[in-house]
Amino acid sequence: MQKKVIPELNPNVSVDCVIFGFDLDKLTVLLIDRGQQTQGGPRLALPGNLIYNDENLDQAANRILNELAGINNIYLEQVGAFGDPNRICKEADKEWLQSIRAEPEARVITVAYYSLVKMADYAPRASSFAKTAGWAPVTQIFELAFDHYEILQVAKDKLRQKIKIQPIGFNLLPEKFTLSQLHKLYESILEKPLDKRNFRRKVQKLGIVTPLKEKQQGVPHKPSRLYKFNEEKYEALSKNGYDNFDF
Amino acid sequence: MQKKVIPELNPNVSVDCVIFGFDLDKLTVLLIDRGQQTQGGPRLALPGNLIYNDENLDQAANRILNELAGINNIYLEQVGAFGDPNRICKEADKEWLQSIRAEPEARVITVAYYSLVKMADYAPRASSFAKTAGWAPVTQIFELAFDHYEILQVAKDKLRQKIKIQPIGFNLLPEKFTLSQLHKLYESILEKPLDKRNFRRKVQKLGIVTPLKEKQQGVPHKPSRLYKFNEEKYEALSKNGYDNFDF
DNA sequence: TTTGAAAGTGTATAAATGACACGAAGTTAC
DNA sequence: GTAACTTCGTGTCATTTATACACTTTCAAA
Repeated sequence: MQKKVIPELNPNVSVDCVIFGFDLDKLTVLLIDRGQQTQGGPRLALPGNLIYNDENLDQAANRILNELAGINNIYLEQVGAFGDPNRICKEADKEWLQSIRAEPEARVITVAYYSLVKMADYAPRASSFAKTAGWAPVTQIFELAFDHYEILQVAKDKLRQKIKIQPIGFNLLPEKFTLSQLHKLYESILEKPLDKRNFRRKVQKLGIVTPLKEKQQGVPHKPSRLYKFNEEKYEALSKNGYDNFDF
Repeated sequence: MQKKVIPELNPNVSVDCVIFGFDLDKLTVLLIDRGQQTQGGPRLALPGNLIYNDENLDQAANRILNELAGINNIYLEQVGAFGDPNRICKEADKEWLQSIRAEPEARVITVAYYSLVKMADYAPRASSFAKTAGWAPVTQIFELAFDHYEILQVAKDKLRQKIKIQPIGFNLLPEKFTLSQLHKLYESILEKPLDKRNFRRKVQKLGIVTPLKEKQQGVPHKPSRLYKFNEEKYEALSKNGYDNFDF
């Protein structure tokens, strides 16, 4: 006695995505603008929506990113599940749900994901209920819809943990980059200054970057050497992690 | 126009708990036995069940642990959300759900938690739909209900990550313990041998253990000195982590 | 009293970390 | 064209940390 399963939205489970980018100077995150609510309240939100009953969570995240920001098929890592019964408490959020959901009062648990992408590859386009989508520097975000601000903080923590175990940057930087840019990337994720010389030494010893013969052009100061990632070394370290610190 | 919210089970979201213990020799995990199904298939499962709509996820986990194993109010960390549409695929699992759920066919996303407890403090008692509850060595578990085996593996990974950043043992060992027991605990979590002398040196330099004047009794060999945890140092390291490796 | 079994201890080598300052190479403004 | 500005790029030393490794001690049991 099987029920026939018709693909349908699950009213109780959503997915939200924290997509990090890097503008060569600071860490940014992709947000959608849901427009002004009559109640006021935050306009900006993480891209996210309810899942369908026939898709798994990763698939849902990728579908939603596509629908809301035109981003396709990227690798996502889970941040965690957020299920406070009061996570939908702001009036502006309730008003907004009235306009987009069939069951706006339903209890919703959300599963958050994060990812790192090259900003240049994903000029986000508005669509669906996102009036616009765009990149905002993480340091300039102070409130978001629902519990999205909290989710962002947890995602930043996860990223900060990850950076200690795996190399980061391949998915955030253009193909050719300078060590200063990589340095700034690490500083903006870790939110603290790192010694320039020690940073360079470490990166080079790890062997994840290869110097090119080219140099930066059009900068009003000494041009920097360009590097690319050494994919084999980078991959190896991504898989195995920095295996330091085995207790 | 508020709907009145009557506390009710959410048919789409469950919580499962991976409770680790340590029998002074190997890592164990708390499982419930749901009894023989007519279809055969695994009898053992992680303690877990659907959540209520008026409780958050952590509360749900604690409630369920209490109901299924008589464990109260412990600190839990999230493993992640598991939402494959086919995670309920074994015939034995479907049969079991028929017997305990109002909507046995519903799509269920589960949020997994893990925790570390002193086995002696929680002689698990059977109750609710758990015929019995008990501790099983993690190395002797080869299949479980639903996707619980996969959840267990991910929980083990999380624990292995955690141990590199924070001290572990306070919640797993009795008040007085030997360094060999702590050593074995680390080896069973990391699943590899650690050099005895280096381990002892490191633990003692961290300052998380304090030697007692007492020694082990009734062992058929040289008795070991007993230690207790230095709570301040342990707490400090739990909060701040081993701040090594700031890139 | 011998045997077995785990406890407990030290050193030397190699590697990683962290702190620190200045000349070089370009552009821009005058 | 020269001075001023900005970022690039580099090395050393002291300290700490990691790793590899073997033998004596202490107790209970046979």
